[in-house]
Amino acid sequence: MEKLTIRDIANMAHVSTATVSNYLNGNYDRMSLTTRRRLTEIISNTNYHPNSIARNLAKNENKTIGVSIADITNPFTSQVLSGIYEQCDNYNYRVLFTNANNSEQKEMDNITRLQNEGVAGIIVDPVNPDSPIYQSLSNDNTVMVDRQSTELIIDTVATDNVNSVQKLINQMQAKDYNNIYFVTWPFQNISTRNQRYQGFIKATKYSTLNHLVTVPHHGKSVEYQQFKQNLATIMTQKGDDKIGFFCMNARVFLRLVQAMQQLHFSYPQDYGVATYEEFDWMKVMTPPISCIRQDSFSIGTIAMDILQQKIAKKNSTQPQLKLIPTQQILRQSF
Amino acid sequence: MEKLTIRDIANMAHVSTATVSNYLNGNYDRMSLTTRRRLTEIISNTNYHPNSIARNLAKNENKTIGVSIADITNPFTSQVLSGIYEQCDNYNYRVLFTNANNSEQKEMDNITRLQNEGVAGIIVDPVNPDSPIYQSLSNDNTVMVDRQSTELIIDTVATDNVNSVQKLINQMQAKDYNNIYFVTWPFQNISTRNQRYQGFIKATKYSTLNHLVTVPHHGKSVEYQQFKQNLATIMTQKGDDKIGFFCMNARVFLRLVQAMQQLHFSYPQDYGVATYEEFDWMKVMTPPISCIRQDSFSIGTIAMDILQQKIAKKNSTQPQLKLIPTQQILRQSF
DNA sequence: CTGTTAGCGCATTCAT
DNA sequence: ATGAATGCGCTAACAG
Repeated sequence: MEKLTIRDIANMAHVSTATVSNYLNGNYDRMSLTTRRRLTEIISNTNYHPNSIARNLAKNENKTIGVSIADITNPFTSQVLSGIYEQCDNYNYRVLFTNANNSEQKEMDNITRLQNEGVAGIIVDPVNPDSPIYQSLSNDNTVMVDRQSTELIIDTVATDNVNSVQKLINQMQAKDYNNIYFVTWPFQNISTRNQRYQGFIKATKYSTLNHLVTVPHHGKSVEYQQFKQNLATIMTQKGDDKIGFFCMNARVFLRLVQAMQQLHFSYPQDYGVATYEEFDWMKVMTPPISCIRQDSFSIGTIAMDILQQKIAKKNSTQPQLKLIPTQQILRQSF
Repeated sequence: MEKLTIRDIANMAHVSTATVSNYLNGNYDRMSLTTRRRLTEIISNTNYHPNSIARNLAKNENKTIGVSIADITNPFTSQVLSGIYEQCDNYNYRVLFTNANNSEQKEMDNITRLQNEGVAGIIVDPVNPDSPIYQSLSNDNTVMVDRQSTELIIDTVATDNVNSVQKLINQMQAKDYNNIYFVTWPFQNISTRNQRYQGFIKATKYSTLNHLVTVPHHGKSVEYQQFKQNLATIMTQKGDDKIGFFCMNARVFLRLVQAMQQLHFSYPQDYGVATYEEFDWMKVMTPPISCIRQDSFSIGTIAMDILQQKIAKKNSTQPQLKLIPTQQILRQSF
C-alpha cells in the first residue's frame, strides 16, 4: 500500500496531472464528463488523498491557525478551545494545538514554533498577559483571549469582569449586606483578579484595603492559618451587620467554605456568599450557590471571528478589547 | 516585511542555498567557521524562519499527529490532551487538534480530514468506541484512549475501570454496607459504564439487575420523577441494612445527592456514597467524598508513547489494551 | 569547504 | 477539453 500521488492517478486515468488537479479543486468545467467520471471512480476505488502539505506549499497558503493555551486543564479554557475549534472548522481552518502548562518559557517556545510553522494566525490564551513576550507578536494575525494585558497591544476578547462583579455585588447590597469582603488569591498583578476587584470597589466604594481577604494557594501553609484567623476575626467582630463574601473564583470559594466549616460557620445563616465562575456542583450544594456564569464558548468563537476578519482584509487597525457579557445565576447562598 | 526564503539568506551571505540548508540542519562541519558565523548573524538579524511546510515536503515526512477528541469540554479529556501534548512535544511532533462535540458524524469527518492531512499518527478519544467507523482505522498508526471498544481492533489505553470499582466496593463492604446500589446513566452500550458495572458485580456478586439505579440525563423529565421514586422506595424499605450507593461518575453523583436532599436524606447517616472521578469540590463537601482518581494525564502520555513506537518500527502486532491504574481516595462519605 | 541540481506533490499559467 | 512546463521553499546527493 504505497503512497499514491497525483501522478499515479493521472497515469491510471490516462490524463495529465493538471486535469487531476483541476478535478480535485472542483474545476469540472475544464474537463469532459467522461474523464470526470473516470476520475471520480478511480479516486474512490484507489482511496487516493491529495497530500495537503504539498498543496499548501504550492498555493503558498496555510489554512491553519495556531493556538497557544496557558493551561488546557482549566475547564474554562477548554470551553474556549471548544469555541475556537468550532469556528475554525466553519472557516475551514485546521488548528495546531499548543499548551504552555502555565510556564511562560514554554509559552514563548510554543509561540515561536507556531510562527515558524507559518500559520495564518495565532490565538493565545496567555500565561501572564503582561509578559513582554507578547510585544513580538503582530496584531495583524493574532488575537488574545481570556486575560487582558494592562496596555492593549493585541486584539483581546475576554469576559466583562468589572461589570459582572459590580452587578452581583449590587444584588448582595439589595439584600442588605452592608459589609462585604472580596476573597482572592494573592494578586500578583494578574489582570483578571484586579478587574474583578475593581468591579467590587465600584459597587462598594470602599476606599481602603480592609475588605480584602487573601487566600494562599496551598492549604497546609502558615499563610493558611493566618487566613483562617482573619475569617475568625471578621466573624466575631461583625456585630449585627449582615456579612458577605464575594469570591474571585471557584477554587477560592471552596477554600472559603472549607475554612468556614472548620470555624463552624455556615451560609446563608452566618454569612452570605457568591462567586465568580459556575460549575455543576454549585447547584447541588446546600443551599445552592449564586454565581457568575461566563460565556467561555463565545469567547472562543468570537476570537476566531476577529482573527478571520483580520486575516482576510489585512488593513491593520488599533487593538480592540471585546468584552463578553456574563450571566447572573441567583440562588440561595446569600 | 516580506517573507524571507532560504534563497534570500543565501544571497545576503553570498553562499548557496545548500550551505544555508546545512546550517539550518546543524551540519556545521560542512562549512567554514566564517560562513557559519555570518549565517548566524544574518539569520538572527533578519529574523528568518525556515518554512516548515516546505521542509516537510522536501523530507517527505510529516511530524504531526492528529488528535480526535470526543468532547474537549470534559475535564477528564482535557487532562488526557494535556498528556498527549506534553509527550508530542518531547518527541518533537506537533499536534493537530480536532473536537467532535460528541457527534459521531463530526468525529468521522474529523478523522477523515486528519487522514487526508497525511499525519504520521492519530490518537482518538472516541465518541462511541463501538461505532463501525473505527474499522477503517489502521492499527499501524492510531491509538485509542479513554473508552475501549468491545472488540479490540486498535491499541487502546484506558483506566482500569473494573479493578478500581471492585476495590472501592470492597472498602464499602468492609464497613458493613451489605446493600449497595450502582448508580448510572442509561447504559447505551457505553463500555466505560459497563466495565464499572462489571467491577461492581465482581465485588457484590449480585445476580440480578435489582441493584441498578438509572439516572436520566435531564433533570426535569418524567424519568427523573421515577428515579426519585426509586430512591424513596429503596430508602424506606431498607430496614436495618446499611445502604450504599456507588456512582458511575461525578455528574450522576451530583444528581443522586440532589435527589436525596429533596427526599431529606443525607449521607453518611442515612446512606453511604462513593463515586468514580475526582474533583476539587469533593473534598469540600460535608463530609468530603470518597472517590476514585484516574490518572488521565498518564493516559495521554502513554498513548503517545505507544503511538511513537508504532510509527518508529512499523511491524504491526496484535492490538493491545493498556490499563492505567487508579488511586483510591477514602474520605468520610461512607 | 561550497555550489549545482534534481526532486518532494501539487497548482497554475499558457499553449494546443 | 487537455497537457507541458514552471515554481512553491527546502533537502539531499553529487560535483567540484
